[in-house]
Amino acid sequence: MKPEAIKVACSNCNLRELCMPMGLSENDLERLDDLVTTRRKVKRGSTLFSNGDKFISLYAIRTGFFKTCLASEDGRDQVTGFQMAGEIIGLDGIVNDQHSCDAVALEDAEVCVMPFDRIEEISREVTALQHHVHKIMSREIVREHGVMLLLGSMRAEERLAAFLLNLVQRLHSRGFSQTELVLRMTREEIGSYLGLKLETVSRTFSKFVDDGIVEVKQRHVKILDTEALQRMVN
Amino acid sequence: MKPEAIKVACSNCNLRELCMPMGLSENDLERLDDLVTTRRKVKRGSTLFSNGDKFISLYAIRTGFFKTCLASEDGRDQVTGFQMAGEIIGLDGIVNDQHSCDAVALEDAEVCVMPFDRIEEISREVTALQHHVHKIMSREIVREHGVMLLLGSMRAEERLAAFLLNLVQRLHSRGFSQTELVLRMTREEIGSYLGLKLETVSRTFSKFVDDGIVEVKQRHVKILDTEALQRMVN
DNA sequence: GCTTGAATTTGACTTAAATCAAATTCCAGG
DNA sequence: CCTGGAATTTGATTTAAGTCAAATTCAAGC
Repeated sequence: MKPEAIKVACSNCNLRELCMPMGLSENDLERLDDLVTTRRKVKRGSTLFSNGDKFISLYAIRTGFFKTCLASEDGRDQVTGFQMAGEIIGLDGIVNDQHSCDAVALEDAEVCVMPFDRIEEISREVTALQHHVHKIMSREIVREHGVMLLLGSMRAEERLAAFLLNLVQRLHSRGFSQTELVLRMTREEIGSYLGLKLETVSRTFSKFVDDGIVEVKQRHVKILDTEALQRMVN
Repeated sequence: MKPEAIKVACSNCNLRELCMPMGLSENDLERLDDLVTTRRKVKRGSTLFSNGDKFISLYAIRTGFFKTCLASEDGRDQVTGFQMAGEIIGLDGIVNDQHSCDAVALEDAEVCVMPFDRIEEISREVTALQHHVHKIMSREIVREHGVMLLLGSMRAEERLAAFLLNLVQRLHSRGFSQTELVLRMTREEIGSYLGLKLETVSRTFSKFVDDGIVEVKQRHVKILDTEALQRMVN
């Protein structure tokens, strides 16, 4: 079978245990297969959607890595999240029928385009999908609660520790190492997410290295002492 | 008609323009009337739900004022939001079938209890409700983005200005003054929400008073110069 | 393989907010 | 009406992170 003959379908996607089809029965899965109308490739550095764009679809990340960020008028910039394969992006657009942040690919990426009216339509018939969509949105709300705790009450070291642990945990559940990771974002982007300046992020990395907690070579990070990071966070 | 004879129904609730029934047709509204099974009174200082509680229902606030807060194990505490009449509370519980924060009444309150399985059931039939639920969740996500921007990149004065503007704006859309408000929460709770210590909140209030931007008598705040606050935020 | 601009690190210094402390004001309940 | 504990304000001092600056490393494109 030629590669392009493979049907764009959730039912034979290797991310189905993480992504939209999670928890759906074989039967329901078939109903889902006409949810994804198209795939879209996004080059590193370009945006999947921007603040103000009309909201039409949610996107499931197949490959690649994104950041979402809010740009306030006075040039302030806040990274609101980093998203990887299997995660759903675009939920911010539902309220006002337009996106309220930018989604930028930090490496070449491919997403599944899921028109939202189609999601709502299928949700009405497939209870499991309906519930799953609710869970995805609730999960995002809870994630953001965690970020608020981090930004509101943690010190620089605690923030970076929490950030690293969160990243490896998510990577690990995608089959990657529990201790090694490659950062897809700059120190400045990490800083923006964590409410720190890039110099502070850099210094904090250096401190972790001095303390023997991590090894850092550029964007390659090896965690030597996971427990030390966990103690810091909690 | 005796007061207790008034049917507990969205269709004759004076909050219907803000709350769950928003945007529903007369016809759909009837379907909504068996959504609210009961009302529940919550005394000032007591909790509507706590971290770890089984998630069963969303709650629509009829009267009163709530805070939601996250308590991390080491005693750190983060207020994640303040909620008033017409707002929906409990969305955090959907992902894991249990609540992940505490909802505490800051004044005597009454809420409409809406079993979530019932919401999902009616959503499948009433498209407008389905869409509205999605909007409510998306709105919460977008609100939290704003809080992240605030916590991540604003200075104390900007945070307090944004906080005050947000409160009066929400109060105004409920028919209250655009310039006067009564704070339902302590300086410490404001501080927790804004990522500041209570002394900083107090000092910042004092500075606003010195600058002639607001009048503050205890928890009574009168905004004298809304534009000054807006300039600060943006 | 060079080159050049971007990203990162590190140092010196400043600053906004935290911390510690004390005084004052305010209610809620007797 | 009085009283005691909580909430708030204000002052003095400390500190974590920001700012500014310079050196170094890296990686993408020629």
